[in-house]
Amino acid sequence: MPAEPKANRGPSAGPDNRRALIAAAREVFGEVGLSAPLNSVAKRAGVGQGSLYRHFPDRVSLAVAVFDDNIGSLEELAARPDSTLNDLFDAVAAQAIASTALIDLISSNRRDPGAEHLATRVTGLASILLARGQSSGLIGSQVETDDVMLAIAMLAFAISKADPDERADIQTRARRMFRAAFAPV
Amino acid sequence: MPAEPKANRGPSAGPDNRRALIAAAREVFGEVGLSAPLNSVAKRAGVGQGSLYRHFPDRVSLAVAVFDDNIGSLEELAARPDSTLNDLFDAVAAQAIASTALIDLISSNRRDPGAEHLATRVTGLASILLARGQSSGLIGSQVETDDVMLAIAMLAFAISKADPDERADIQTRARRMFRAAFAPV
DNA sequence: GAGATACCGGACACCACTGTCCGGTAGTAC
DNA sequence: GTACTACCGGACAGTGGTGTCCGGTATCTC
Repeated sequence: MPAEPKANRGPSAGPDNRRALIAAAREVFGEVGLSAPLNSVAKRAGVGQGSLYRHFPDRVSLAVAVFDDNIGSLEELAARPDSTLNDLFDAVAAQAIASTALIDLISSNRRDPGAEHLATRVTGLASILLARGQSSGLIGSQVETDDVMLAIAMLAFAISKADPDERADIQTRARRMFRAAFAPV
Repeated sequence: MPAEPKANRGPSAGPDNRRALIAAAREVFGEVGLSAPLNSVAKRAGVGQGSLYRHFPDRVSLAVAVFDDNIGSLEELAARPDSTLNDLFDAVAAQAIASTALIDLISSNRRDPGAEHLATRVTGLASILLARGQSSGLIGSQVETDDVMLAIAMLAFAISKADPDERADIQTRARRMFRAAFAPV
């Protein structure tokens, strides 16, 4: 029995399919990495390849949709008035541990408008939290936003490339190093 | 004219071919990255695919051969009695700028014995130079070899993923940050 | 000079992924 | 109930890269 003709929900399954694809992509990218076959995303979503490419013409646009709300949760964090730069580092580290794919997306598609936009949003957060830290005297005035972004990028790379069981240790060491580097003079 | 039958140097061209392959691979990996088609390496070396796979059964063994003497030059550096940890950072940065491939090799083949060996050699250097810096009072006693290795890895990642015209700036910032982080308390 | 040997080069078969295309089906209008 | 529309799913052809296999050639031996 060669797989009896699947139910076809006809028109107006659009939004459902889109959501299913994003959810499936989040799982698959998390497990396999950003270069996972898009095939397997469609399969996991229970959706045809056609629908996948109809909603997301290429891998990057799918990935951007997936990670849009990752960045969103960072923005929520920064919106809380008592959050600090250290919190941002920890949140980024947590996301890098959960899925390497966001880092890969941003680092290898710096030319893509969608991915670029995600990175820009993070920069905004960094600059807000940096200003907050400096005005409260926790962060040295010599520190610039680019320093913070470099630190975030370095941390994310290191974690995403490491063996899973080394990640906690890396996070600890990196936290210590950046604290020293960003301390007031 | 379908490319007249190439000259065939017969037996005993072995070492020549091997050297040509390594040189070609260094160029190609430098230009295209570690994932360059092995095909193109053979072509650049003016050698058949057969010979390539005869000398190097897989991509990693070729890359290890290429980068073996990159590490060698780091070892020479460390052997000079007046060299410091900062020199090592700069040398690593220079290599990352010259070719992203060494970083990719070490970071995505941590299981491969050949690649692992390269990484181990670097760790040895870091620990020597760290001890030297600490005994001369330039480096804080709280710093461990793993911290240095993390710093090296982070620097290398950041540089290898960045746009070429951002690399100098990254190097500068990273140097400043690590200097602060490793300073004596 | 002839035969044997060892090694070379590149054609080719294989594989995995991408992205398109079209027959089919649920929903909608009348 | 019927005809129409919009969208779905998956088959399939195209593409790019890997690694093997074998006919061919230079060197060596006698």
